[in-house]
Amino acid sequence: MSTTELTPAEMAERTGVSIDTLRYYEREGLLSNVARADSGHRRYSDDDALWVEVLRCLRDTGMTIEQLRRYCDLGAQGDYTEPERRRILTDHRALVEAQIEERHIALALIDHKLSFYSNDEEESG
Amino acid sequence: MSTTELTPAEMAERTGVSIDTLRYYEREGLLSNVARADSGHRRYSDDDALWVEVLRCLRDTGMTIEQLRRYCDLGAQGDYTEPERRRILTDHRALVEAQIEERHIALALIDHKLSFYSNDEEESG
DNA sequence: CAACAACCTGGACTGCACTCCAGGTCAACC
DNA sequence: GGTTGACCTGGAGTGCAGTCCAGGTTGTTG
Repeated sequence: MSTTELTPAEMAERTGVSIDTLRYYEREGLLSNVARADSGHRRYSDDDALWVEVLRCLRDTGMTIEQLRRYCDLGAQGDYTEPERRRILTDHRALVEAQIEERHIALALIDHKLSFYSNDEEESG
Repeated sequence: MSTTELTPAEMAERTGVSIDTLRYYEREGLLSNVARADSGHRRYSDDDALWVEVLRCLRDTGMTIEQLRRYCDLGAQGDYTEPERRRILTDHRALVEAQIEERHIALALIDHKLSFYSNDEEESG
C-alpha cells in the first residue's frame, strides 16, 4: 500500500544501512523485487525500508547472511514453508535470550572488576 | 598462589579456547608471562585460566582484540593507569547494556513476527 | 632406538560481512 | 552541449579474528 519511493541515498539515510550494503543484501537475496525508475535506478518502498530494518535487527543479534537468505528463500516458496520459517525465528529467539543471559554475566564480571579499582570518583580531563 | 600447571591441551579443554587461539592471544599481548617447562612447552597457571575466561567474556560481548590489548598494556604500565582502565570497563559496560536493550527489542520483533504465523503447534519430525 | 603424540615457531590462509573501485549511464542545470 | 552528481554493474579489496600449515623439537612408550 505504500506509494513513497525512496532513492538509494534516501533509503540509506532512513535505515542507516549503506548503499553498498543495500546492494549487497539484494545480491544475496535478502531483498527482492526492488522497483526501478525508467533510468534503471532503484526506488525503494516503505515496505522495503521496514524489511531492511528487520534484517538489521536480526543481523545485529547474530543471524548470519546465510540464515537470512534461507529465511527469505522460504518466504518466496510459499505458505507450506511456514513451519520452517517459524522454527528459524524461534531458534534465533533462543539465541538472543542466551546472548542476553551471557551479557548479564558480563555485566556482573565488569562490576566485579570495577570494584577492585579505588572507589574515589575522578573527573575526566 | 596457584601451583597447578596446565598443558596447552588442558588449558584449551578448561577454557573452551583453542590452542591456536591461546597462542594468538599471547602473540597479541592479551596473555603474558606464560610459564614454560624445561622443554619449552607452555604451562598455564590457574590464574591464566581465569584471565582467559575474562578475555572470552569481554570478546564475546564485542570488545575487540585491539581494545583488550590496550587494557592489558595499561595494566602492565602501573597503577597510574587505573583511571583509563576503569574508563575502558565502564565504556564497555555501557556497550553491553545497549546490547541487552537492542536484544530486548529484537525479541519483541521476533515475537511480533511469530504472532503472524498460525498459532497451532507443530511437532517437529 | 623407532615411532608416535604433543608441542614449538613464523607465517600463510580462511570466512564473514561488508566496502571500494573502474568504467559506464542518466538527469539536471548552466 | 558539457559538466556535475547520483546511480548502475561486476568484480576486487579490506579488516577482523581466528585457524591452519610446514618443518622441527621433545619426551614417552614398546
